[in-house]
Amino acid sequence: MNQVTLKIGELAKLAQVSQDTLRFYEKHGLLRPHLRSDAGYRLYSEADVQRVSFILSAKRVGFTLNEIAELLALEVTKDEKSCEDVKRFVDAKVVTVEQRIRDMRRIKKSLQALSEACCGGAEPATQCTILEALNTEGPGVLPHSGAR
Amino acid sequence: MNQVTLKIGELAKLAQVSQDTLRFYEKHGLLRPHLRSDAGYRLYSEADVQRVSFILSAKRVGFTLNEIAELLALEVTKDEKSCEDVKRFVDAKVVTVEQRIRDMRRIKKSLQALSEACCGGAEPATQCTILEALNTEGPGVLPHSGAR
DNA sequence: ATTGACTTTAGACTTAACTCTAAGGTTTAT
DNA sequence: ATAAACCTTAGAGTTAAGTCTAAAGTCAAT
Repeated sequence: MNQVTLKIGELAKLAQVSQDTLRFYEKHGLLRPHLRSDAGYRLYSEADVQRVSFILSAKRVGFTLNEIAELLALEVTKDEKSCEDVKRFVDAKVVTVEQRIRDMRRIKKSLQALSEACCGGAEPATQCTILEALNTEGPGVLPHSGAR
Repeated sequence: MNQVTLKIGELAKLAQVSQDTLRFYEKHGLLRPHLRSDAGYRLYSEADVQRVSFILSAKRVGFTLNEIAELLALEVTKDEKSCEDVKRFVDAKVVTVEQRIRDMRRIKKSLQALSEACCGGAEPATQCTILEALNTEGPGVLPHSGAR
């Protein structure tokens, strides 16, 4: 179990973000290297790599850095109360994520419909925009509940 | 088949966005009401409602307005060439969407793990942050391929 | 012992996506 | 016929999330 330590340039390369971005995340409390070298260089551990990975996944799917910071800050202590609080917060986020997965599926379907229905056959293609492709699938979804 | 027409305030309310946002989308070519009243009021149709709905779904899952504009601008004409182009572009987007769905699932899993594993049992909760919950699940995912 | 490739900070700048303000025209209800 | 509640434009301001610059310290190789 050797402790991996990466300097900022190495982590940046690994995660495919800029060094500035990593420092920016640090400034905003999302990522803190636990070690500094004698010269003051940031030294990142394996856990830090995980953390960056999580931040980037969450970002890709539309969470803001503030939301991500909240998620990362969550900790269940032995305290009953904190457990309840966390559960409530997290369960709400799960609902959000489920909504977004539905959004994704909807978009994926319409992309596929556009690609297949419009290009596939040589039929008189009347349905040739993404919205027309979409229309033939389920109805549009405007905020009925649980939107942000 | 009566043509629904909504004024900007009505559409804004329905879609739960501001009127400014709708005008902003128009200025950036994402949404154009096909009709104006004599006084110059924007009049939106059912198709416009669909369009807003699509824009908002796509935004929620992390597409930028530019990307969304590109998607909405896609049209397959009878031209073979346009078909090929569209297919290539769209298929790439489908890959992106699939990646994001995986991101979502990963995040959902870690949220659930946090909620259940940490709060559920009265065991000596050692795993009580989202990252620790995540660690017990699959490995982290850093950009190996197809990241943006 | 100095060159080149790293790292540090602070702070200015940029871009996307709104959001607000001002100054005015229109429609509806009384 | 006038007030309240809509709508119009142009343009300024805001927020999030970087991105860049400058001035300087550090490390590895020749």
